[in-house]
Amino acid sequence: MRVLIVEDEVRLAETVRRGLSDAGFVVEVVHNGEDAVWAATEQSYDVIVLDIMLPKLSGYKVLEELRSRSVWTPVLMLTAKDGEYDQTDAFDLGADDYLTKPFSFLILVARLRALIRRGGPERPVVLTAGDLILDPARRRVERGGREISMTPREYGLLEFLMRHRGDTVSKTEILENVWDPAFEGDPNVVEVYIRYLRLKLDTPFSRHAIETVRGMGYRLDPEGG
Amino acid sequence: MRVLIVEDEVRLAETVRRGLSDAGFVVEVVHNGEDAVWAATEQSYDVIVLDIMLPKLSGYKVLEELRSRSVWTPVLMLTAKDGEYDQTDAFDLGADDYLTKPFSFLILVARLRALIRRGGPERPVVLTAGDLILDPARRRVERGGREISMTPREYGLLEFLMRHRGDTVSKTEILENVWDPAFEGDPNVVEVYIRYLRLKLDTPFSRHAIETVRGMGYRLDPEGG
DNA sequence: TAAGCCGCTCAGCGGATTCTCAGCGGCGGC
DNA sequence: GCCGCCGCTGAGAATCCGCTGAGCGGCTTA
Repeated sequence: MRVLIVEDEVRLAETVRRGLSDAGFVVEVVHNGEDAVWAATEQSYDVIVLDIMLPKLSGYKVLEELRSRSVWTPVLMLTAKDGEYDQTDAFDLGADDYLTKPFSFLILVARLRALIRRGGPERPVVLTAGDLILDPARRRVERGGREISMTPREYGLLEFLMRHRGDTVSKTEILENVWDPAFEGDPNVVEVYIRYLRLKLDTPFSRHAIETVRGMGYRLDPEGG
Repeated sequence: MRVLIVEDEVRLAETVRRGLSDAGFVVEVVHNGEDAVWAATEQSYDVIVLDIMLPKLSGYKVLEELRSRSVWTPVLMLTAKDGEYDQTDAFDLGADDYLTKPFSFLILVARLRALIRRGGPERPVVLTAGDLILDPARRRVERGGREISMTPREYGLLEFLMRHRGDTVSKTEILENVWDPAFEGDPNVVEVYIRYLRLKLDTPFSRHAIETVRGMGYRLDPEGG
């Protein structure tokens, strides 16, 4: 159980460090935001205790930076009751739990255990091709920051293409995987749906992500066109 | 001061019930794990006394289930000295305190009082989506500062959506998690209950928190609509 | 016992989605 | 440059899907 403590008050940090050690955690302490980002990125922790008031980089910035770097370790934030940021903020910022100072040490341990038990927010599996982003969990597609709505069939086709981005896939393969293995109808459907995708994904952005490979099938440009 | 006793030995349960009643607690007794989960989820208690050896569902499973359902009522666990689980485990499993059988009744009362005293801050995590707030511990929902009353089913559905806010969840997933894993009926119930939620949460506030993802399911806007 | 709430079912409506079809047009081979 | 294949396109028909209002039965409360 590895814990990273980010706390600038040296005495508090030391108290917590000793307590958590006794509770069986392996503890690392850093005293400012920059070190926190560095440590959390380079090392792997089960949970991070993050003070919100920090020199150099506020806890809130640290969290933002970590998430943007795809570090999904659960974070418990320490907030001051009367501080600039309150509890609501802590959650909005993506903290997984928070405690208001002063806090009971037993509670800290309990919360940390709870966080570790339930694990971090799952690492999002997102498919990308240039600025084209598909998030299977949310079933959302966006390009250039703009969300694009998809019908189920369109979405299925796009997901398939993105999972094979860079490869040329034949209409038959597409029909078998996106439609039905036993699909009987006209392969022209695929052409029709490719067109729908192009109208939504390429035309409005003057791009050309979906290429036609004559006689072969289609190919999604990994760079997004 | 409401206490839930989970204890399968009827005589012991009855003794404890009477004793705690005399000490001024309002006491409810169940005799197996399944009833315990149900009671603790449906009702609100200040503390739960949980025997670890139980028919149907062990105390350890009960605790796990409760925490996973966001019931954060403090739990005092009763362990047998020579049992399969010992004291160390009790804490690791998330119990807030434990007593080894046989125990002194006075000590039980003292510990319960202590647990209830520090009970408040133990409760973590309120789920939010914009100005929509759901407090699992109290089974309360409010929007824009106004409390919104919910039937159990409505509440269950909303909690599920909020735990997955941002994600698209299918009607099947919903049925399995909010209704019953073995639910057989018409998925249309979900549509109906989505409607109820919208009538309570969205319509009166001219918002649009619950989105329909055609062909897929529903999505709760993390921003609240 | 009556009234009310709750969970659930049902059937009809209307919009969204899927798929077919037929004509067009461009690319590539000769 | 011409021909034929292949893919593109626009329109329209059929189907699917979610929404809604009504209603029923069971359980609780007065």
